[in-house]
Amino acid sequence: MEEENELIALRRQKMDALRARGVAPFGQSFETSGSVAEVREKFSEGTPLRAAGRITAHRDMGKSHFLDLRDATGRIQIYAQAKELGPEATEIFGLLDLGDFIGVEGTCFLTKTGEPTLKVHRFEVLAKTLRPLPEKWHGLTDVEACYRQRYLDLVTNERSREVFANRIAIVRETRRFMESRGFVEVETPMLQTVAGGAAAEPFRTHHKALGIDLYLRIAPELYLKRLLVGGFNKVFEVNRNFRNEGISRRHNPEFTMLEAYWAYANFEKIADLVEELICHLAATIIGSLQIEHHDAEGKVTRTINLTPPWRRARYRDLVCEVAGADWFGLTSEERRAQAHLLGIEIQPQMADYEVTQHIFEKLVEEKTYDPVFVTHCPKELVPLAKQNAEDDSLVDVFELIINGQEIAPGYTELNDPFVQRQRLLEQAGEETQKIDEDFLLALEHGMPPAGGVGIGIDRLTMLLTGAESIRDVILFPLLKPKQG
RNA sequence: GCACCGCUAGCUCAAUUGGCAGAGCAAGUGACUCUUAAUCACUGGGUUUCAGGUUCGAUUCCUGAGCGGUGCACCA
Repeated sequence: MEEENELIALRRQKMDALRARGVAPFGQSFETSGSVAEVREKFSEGTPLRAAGRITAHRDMGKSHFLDLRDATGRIQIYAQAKELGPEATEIFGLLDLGDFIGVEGTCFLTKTGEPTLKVHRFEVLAKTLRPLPEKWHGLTDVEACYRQRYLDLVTNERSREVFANRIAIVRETRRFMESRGFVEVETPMLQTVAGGAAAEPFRTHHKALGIDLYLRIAPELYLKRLLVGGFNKVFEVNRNFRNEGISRRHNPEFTMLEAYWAYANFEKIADLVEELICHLAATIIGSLQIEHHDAEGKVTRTINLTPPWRRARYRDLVCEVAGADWFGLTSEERRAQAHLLGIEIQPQMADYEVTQHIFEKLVEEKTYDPVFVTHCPKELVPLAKQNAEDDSLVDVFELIINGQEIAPGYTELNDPFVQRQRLLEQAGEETQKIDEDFLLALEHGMPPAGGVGIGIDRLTMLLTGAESIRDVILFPLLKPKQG
């Protein structure tokens, strides 16, 4: 990492020159009037204010200089004059570079173009930067560099700052909303002896003192349900799940999930809750229920309409809409032929319900942008939900689809310990060590009927911010380390 | 895991059929007291991701590797 080039060498020399003048290149605390955005809010001509940030532009007019000072909240122009600073400070000023952190004390004034500006009386060097910033106009565009060096992306790209500000707001507003509905936030184990609650491949680790293998959780579900057994009526958790599977535009090995359980409710009440939550987030954070996605040139590529009430449709009806009204009357062979006609590739070993599911994914899910709650799914697809009282081939669940993706599955939760054991056994097959006996024991002590839901916060953020890749909404997505 | 594509200065991008590797920003020097992608003049800056190969000559063609992107596969 000892790369040395002309640019870095020069900055080192400036750092040394600062030291030679008795200026610490990496300074101490600095009292400010607030963040850059707050300084702008407090701006009033003639008022003295103090601001700190990075220098991101320098317009040198000879005896006077205009600089942009920037932090994550915004930008403010500062104005420095040799006459005002005096000869000593002017010399130190000359040792500053783009990217350096400085703190300034100055008086508010408006330039003749009306730009709010701080006229600098005094400044302090807070941190010298040894490496140059990316180009000021295009910013950092190399996607790999944006992910590996997110700080540079954040410093130079307004769009990236906006996406992450929105993500932060989504998580904050989600917590507020859930609490306002009487849900309490809890923390359940990340390290689990049995990785339950989903059918994903877990990450494995080891506890030395106990001498046992542990798993990073793939879902918090079975612990949140234990809390229903313990008498909590409304619980939620917003935290990370870990799945040891492929990485793609829609998958990161660690991702954030809101999971919530509501005693005495069912999937329909949960659907209402989810609809209200997402509309609340869109209205308060994006400012509209019409979510526009744009391409690189800024043209609108898609508008998602979140105006409630959202469509609720049965799985069966949605499949018939795309595959023909008689789909479920067809024989196994006829269905495969029909799928082929529709341009869907079917592997010969697929079961009939998988053929239907494949049709559903390709022709319904991937083409559905406005929200749809898909209800009455076949039980094979969702083994942990309660069966429908009238038709036991169906389960009482919804799959919420927006933006061509599954955003949230919601269930009426299974609380019969016998049926639950049987389902878990079917799912585990030979691998009985995968059965969470402690959870089944809890169920035998009685879990109230309940509704539950999991919402992928990353995908929800993609939907609301128009990001095309999950890596664009995760500050530090997992990448292979660079070698050499 | 498979397929296709990409990798050139700190950053953003050029380089015709294989023929001296260029520009803008950033940097350095100089000019300029209201600029805001400031402007003007001059200057420096390269192991073309890496390792091989073909060739008089490779950023360019071939083989392999690394990392990334997209799609497929995987994924309740």
